Formats: sequence, structure tokens, C-alpha cells
Amino acid sequence: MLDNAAPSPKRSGGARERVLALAEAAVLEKGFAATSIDELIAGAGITKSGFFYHFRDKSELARALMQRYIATNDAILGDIFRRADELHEDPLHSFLIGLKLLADFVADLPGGHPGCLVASYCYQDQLFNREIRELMRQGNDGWRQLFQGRLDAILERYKPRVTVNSADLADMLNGLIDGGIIQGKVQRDPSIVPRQVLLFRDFIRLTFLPTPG
Amino acid sequence: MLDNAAPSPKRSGGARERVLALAEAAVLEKGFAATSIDELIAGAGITKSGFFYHFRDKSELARALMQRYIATNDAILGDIFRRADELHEDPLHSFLIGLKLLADFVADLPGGHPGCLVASYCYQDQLFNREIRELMRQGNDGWRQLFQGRLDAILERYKPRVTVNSADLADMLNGLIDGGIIQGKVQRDPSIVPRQVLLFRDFIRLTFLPTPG
DNA sequence: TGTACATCAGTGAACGCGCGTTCACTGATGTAC
DNA sequence: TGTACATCAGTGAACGCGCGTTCACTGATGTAC
Repeated sequence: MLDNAAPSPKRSGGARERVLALAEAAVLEKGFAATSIDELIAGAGITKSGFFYHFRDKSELARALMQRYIATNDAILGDIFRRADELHEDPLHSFLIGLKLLADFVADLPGGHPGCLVASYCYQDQLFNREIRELMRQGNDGWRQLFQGRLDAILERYKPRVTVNSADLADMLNGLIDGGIIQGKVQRDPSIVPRQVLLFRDFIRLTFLPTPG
Repeated sequence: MLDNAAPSPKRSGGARERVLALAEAAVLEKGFAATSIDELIAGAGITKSGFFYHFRDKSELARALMQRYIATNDAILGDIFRRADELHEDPLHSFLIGLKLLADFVADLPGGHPGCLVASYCYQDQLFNREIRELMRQGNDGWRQLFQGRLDAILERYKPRVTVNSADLADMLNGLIDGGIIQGKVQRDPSIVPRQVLLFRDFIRLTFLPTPG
């Protein structure tokens, strides 16, 4: 786990990124409050003052962490659904392919999904300022809109078997992932998130496609 | 919020319960690590030593808190679905009624759902011992089995439109609630959880009942 | 090409305070005889 | 009915340590002239 053997004592430069990477893993495992600066600098191979050179205080670490998390997550999701677009022109089938790719992606994460930083912060904020809360809201909104956009495109072309609302469906997928991560952690079963994504996919099929078979 | 005006300084007796109630609210709002013993005893009107009379250490508070949370949640869910049973004999319709009652229940919580303690602990354990982890697993399992039992009864009588698995569907409902709580907190929208429960209900209808209209 | 200054990426030592924990003690109620 | 003892539900004071934060300082690289 900690085999970053002597990160070139002084000449490094990537200390900030090392701290962020270590912090993300630690926060997802045990929470922000329980993640000490000491532990991060020990892992990153710098001193405490080095930490405070990069971050004014601990809450700036929290903010930077969330920013980084949202950016990488945006990139991953964007990439998956862009690849799906290349595989099928139709919005429904492209979305179904995207969901399969997403399920495969989380299924392949070694040791299961490490957790959602937004969910983590949610249960330990009150410390965190308005800026961070706003970041979280924006992050959640971004994923919501990505899904909602696809669903709206589907609704333009397909008549759903029951009345559905693209916003609620988007929230469902979002929530299913967050909820699945929690259950996966509790039950120590990394297969829950991918299974839930595929179940959601079945419901989308059932809603928009004529009954198969 | 803190209008428990002078809880009869010495003659009390219910100090333990007062501490637990205060702790649950605080932990759901800002996490276990950020909830200090000082703040709890100030609210409960006892001294620090009084706290340590009731709990050997802080992690026993964590355990007692989880135990209490699971018990009350079991009672609430059990009650809701028992009432549903009284309103309809058929397992599918009883389940659909239960889901509506559940949606109404969470919609009526003042200020939205306060949060799931299991989800909260999930993102701040590592501190918590095997005993607490086992409690969490059992709690999650209990709710899972409640839903799964109903779904199995439905599957005995109804042919689903697509192949479904009662365990995955039960996990879906569980996860939808946990995920909905998180999104509700992030977006400051208490209507997300009840809407998600009703959306799940629609999918159950769609899966087991002939297309309406 | 050499010198002066600025910036970048840190170091080292000290501080103070909040927090969980301990320990000896206490005053009211319950129970045995 | 009175006394002895046990238990319950705490009190009060002290401790120590981990943790975030500060401050003066530094050594290598970059830039201006």
C-alpha cells in the first residue's frame, strides 16, 4: 500500500498531488476528521510546514480534495458515455451501452468502489464552509445533468410505458450508486454497485422498449 | 433546538437516553469524530464523569448509538409494512401500499430525513471495532430481509415481466433511500427520498402488473 | 557572462488547546435482617 | 422500626497527548539587466 519508496527527498515537486491522493484514500476510508495531517505528510515524505505551504489550513485541503474528486469523476463519467455514443447513434441504446460500461467499470475497481467523497463529506460537514457545500452541490448537479440530458433525448424519441420524469430517473441512478457503495462497504460485497447499475438498466429497458421475448 | 430547560439537576435518571438522543442528532449532522463528549454532557446536563458512568469509553457510545438506531428503525419499518398487510391481503398490493406509507412517512419528517447512521459510520469507521461493524451488517441485513421476504411472496404469485432477483430489488430500495438521503442533504431538497421511494414503487408495478391504461 | 533579486518548495521548533480518559469520592435510594 | 450495607447515578479535579497552526528561516531554481 505504501510503496512510494523515498520520493526523491528534496527535489520532488509533486508533493501536493501526493498529499491529495493519500488524503482521498484516507478520507474515504475513515473520514476527514480522522485523517491527520501528520499521517499525510509521513506518507508524502514532507514536513508539516511543507503541508502548510501547499494548503493554508486543513479546510483548504478539504476543498482541494473535493475539487479534484469532482473533476476526475466528471472525466470518467464523461468518457464512458462518450464512448457509448460512438457505439450507437440512438439515444436509448447509447444510454444502455453506457450503463453497461459503467457497471463494468465499477466492477473492475480493485477491492470494490473506494467510496464517494460527496457522500463522505455529507456525513461530516458542518465544519465545511459554504464554498465546499457549493462545490458538492455543483458536483452532484453535474452528474445529474449528464444523466438527465441522455434521458431527455430518449424521451423525445420513445414513449415510456409509464409516466416518468427524467430528473427523478437521473437522481435514481446517482442515488443507487451512492447507496450501493454504502451497502457494499457494510456487506463487504463489491458486486452490489455494478449489480444495481445493471438493475437500473433493466428498468430503463422495461420502461422504454417493448416487452422482450 | 435546545429547549430542554434544566432537566431537574440531580434527580434525573434519564441522562443516558438524553445523551444518546443528542448524540444521534449530532453524529448525523457532523459525524462521530466531530461530536465531542463535552457537547453531549452540556446538552444532557451532566458532568463528564457522569458520561463515563454510562459509557466505558466513546466507542461504547458509538455501539449503543448504532444499537438504538437499528432497533428504532426496525420498529418503524416493521410497523409500516404490518399496517400495509392489514390493508390488503395480496402480497403485491400490500407491498405497494407499504411503499406509499413509507414515502409518506419520510415526506412528513420535519426538515427532511436526518440521515442514516449506518451510512454515516460507513464513512468514518476504521476506528470502530468488529462488534460495531457486525451490528451494522446485521441492521442492513434486517431491512434487506424485510423487503426480500415481501418480494419473494410476490414472486410466488406473480410472473415478472423481466427476470428479477428479490435480493437485488431489496438492495435497490435500501440503496435508494441511503442515496436519496445524501442527495437530499447536498441539494437541500427533502423531497428526494420520498420521490425515489415512489419511483421504485412505479418500477415494481411495471414489473409485476399488466401495463396500466 | 556575472550579479541581484524574486519565487518556489519547502525545514525545524515551538505552542496551545481541545479532547478523551482516570481516579478518588459522594449523596440518594433499595434491600436484608 | 432502626441500622448496615450495597447499588445507582453521578461529581470534581487533574492529566497528557495528539493535532492543527504559527513563525522565522533556507536552499535551489528562474528572471532582469
